[in-house]
Amino acid sequence: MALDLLGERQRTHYCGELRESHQGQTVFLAGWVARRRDLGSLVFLDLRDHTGVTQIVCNLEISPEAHEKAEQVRPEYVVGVEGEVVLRDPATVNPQIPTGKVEVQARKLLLLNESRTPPFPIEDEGRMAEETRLRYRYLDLRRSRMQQNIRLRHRASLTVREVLSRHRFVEIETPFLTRSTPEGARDYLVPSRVHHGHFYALPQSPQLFKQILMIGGFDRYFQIVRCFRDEDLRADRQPEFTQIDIEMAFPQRSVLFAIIEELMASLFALVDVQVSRPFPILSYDEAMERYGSDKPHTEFGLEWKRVNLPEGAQEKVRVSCPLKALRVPGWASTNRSQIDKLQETAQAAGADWFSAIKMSGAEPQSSLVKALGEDAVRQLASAAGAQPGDLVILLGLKPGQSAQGPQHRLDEASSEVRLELARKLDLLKSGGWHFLWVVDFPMFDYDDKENRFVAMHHPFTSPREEDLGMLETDPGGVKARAYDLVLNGSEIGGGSIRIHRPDIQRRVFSALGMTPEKARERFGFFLDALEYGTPPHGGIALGFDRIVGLMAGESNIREVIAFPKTASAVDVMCDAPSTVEPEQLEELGLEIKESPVEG
RNA sequence: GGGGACGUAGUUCAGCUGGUUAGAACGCAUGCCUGUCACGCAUGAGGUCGCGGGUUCGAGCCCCGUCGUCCCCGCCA
Repeated sequence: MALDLLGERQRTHYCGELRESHQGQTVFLAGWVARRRDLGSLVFLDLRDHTGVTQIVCNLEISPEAHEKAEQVRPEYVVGVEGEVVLRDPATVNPQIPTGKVEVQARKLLLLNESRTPPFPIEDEGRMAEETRLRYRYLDLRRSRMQQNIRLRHRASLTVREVLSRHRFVEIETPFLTRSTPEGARDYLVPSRVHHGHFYALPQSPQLFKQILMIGGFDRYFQIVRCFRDEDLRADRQPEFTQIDIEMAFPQRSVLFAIIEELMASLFALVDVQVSRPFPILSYDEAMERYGSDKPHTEFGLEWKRVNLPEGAQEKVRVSCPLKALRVPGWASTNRSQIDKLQETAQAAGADWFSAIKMSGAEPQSSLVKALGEDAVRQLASAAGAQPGDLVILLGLKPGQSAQGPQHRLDEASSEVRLELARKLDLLKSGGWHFLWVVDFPMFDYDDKENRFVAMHHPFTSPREEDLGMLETDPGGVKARAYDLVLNGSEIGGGSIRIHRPDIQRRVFSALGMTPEKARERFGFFLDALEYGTPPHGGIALGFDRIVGLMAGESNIREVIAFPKTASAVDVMCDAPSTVEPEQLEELGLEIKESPVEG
């Protein structure tokens, strides 16, 4: 097929722009053919770009050349059209598209490029196998959903730069080829050609660099930066993802929170969401107690309370006190199978003991009545705040399970039960935007497998000043000056006030079971830097993909990433990862260990 | 590493209790058509039922294994 050259022609309008006011103008449009409707000596083309669609008429009587070419055109061919904007006959107006009152009468049709038949329709927004979409991502990107999402992402990054620059933050790039830090996530490694046996690591986050920038006198830093973690994927996790990384010197938590809240308000204004400020602040302990989660969805009530079995009842029921109790308003009429499902959920998530009380009518209904008597059960229910017509759910642990681990299991179960109830009661759809700060995280988590404390956030997080004395005596009780930002039950950011004093940094390393030698080996450069006048500093990292995903109403961050990877970390479009030439391995001093052949 | 769902035409999917030649819609090709806009009409092409093995007279369907995709747990300082 003979193709035409674009030559000197320039697009005068986008395909979604023409209106009645353009009547009579000669225009030049360019784009992709979305559809062709061939009526013989009259051919209609729907010409598409990211702004919309304009109908092109190719009439044999008006331009035989244009009509001839229109006959050859197929979907996704790239064409340019020169012609006149004409009003459509009122009977043929298409009210479904913004350009529906006009059409372009083609004088010249330029065939700029052909296209193979696409494997899936571009116009149809129907569901499509993920793998097919990713394999032909260039076609998927043409679809309006991806056009909107990726362009929203662009506007979001502009907003980030605008808001933070206004607050005198400076965008500074940090290295991608850096040093492996064994704590935390698995690193992606890059072998060095110059130094055989040595590896760079791609950063899990620019944590140490941004702290060093504080030491270096850039008192307010930010970066929209790619981070890499070689861990298993999820709907909200990609092996490479983007953070809005922020750090400031001489920080007051309240100042940082206000800036981040302003940033969030500006971002969500892009999708016409008004964010109410300031965001509520909840301590970690309270979040776990009331919601069983450190990232609670606070849109709906359903809060847990601690209740104790009445005196004398403890011997009759094999459960440790206090219990966790949840009042479900007006749900006394629910059926057995619903309660059984909740019990299943609770026990799968780690609760040892489950019971329910129906407050229907005068007498409470519960399997506990037999063991405890009506009065005791009524007492329990009223401790949980139950009113007539309510259901009360009780969760507990086996007797003697008061340690941190089992309590954590109980919290986990209470969170799962709560979320399942919210789904059953259809409480998740109100469309609200509930931001929340969760603060005062524990400094350390006990790792049962490694038999030592590990940093809950990271080892550069400052303990609360009032807890410093407990670093050596009761590490489990030390709270960190760390905070997470939560939106509708999903964690969209986290940060902390950092340690700026070398003596405290040494004590934290030691609490983590790291010898001074080991600390020096891993973080020597950073410990050195800390010795040279480090200002108090702190910051936060926000999950940019997650935020844009929420703004776009997407439940999977792949929908806001142009070229994402599958759940097994494969790029199916370019087929990465791949094997490499033996010469490349040779140059790097690497040898591949063959995987053992299965007998 | 573990659990669940899925894998049939280019795409989305149907395919009963294992039984003749595996179907539909959309898309695609060819022809006709001057007011269509999900154009219409006519004709036609298009299948390694993911892959390998097994059971059976006979497997898209049953069994075992394997690969891939999605979701979840573990993991993600």
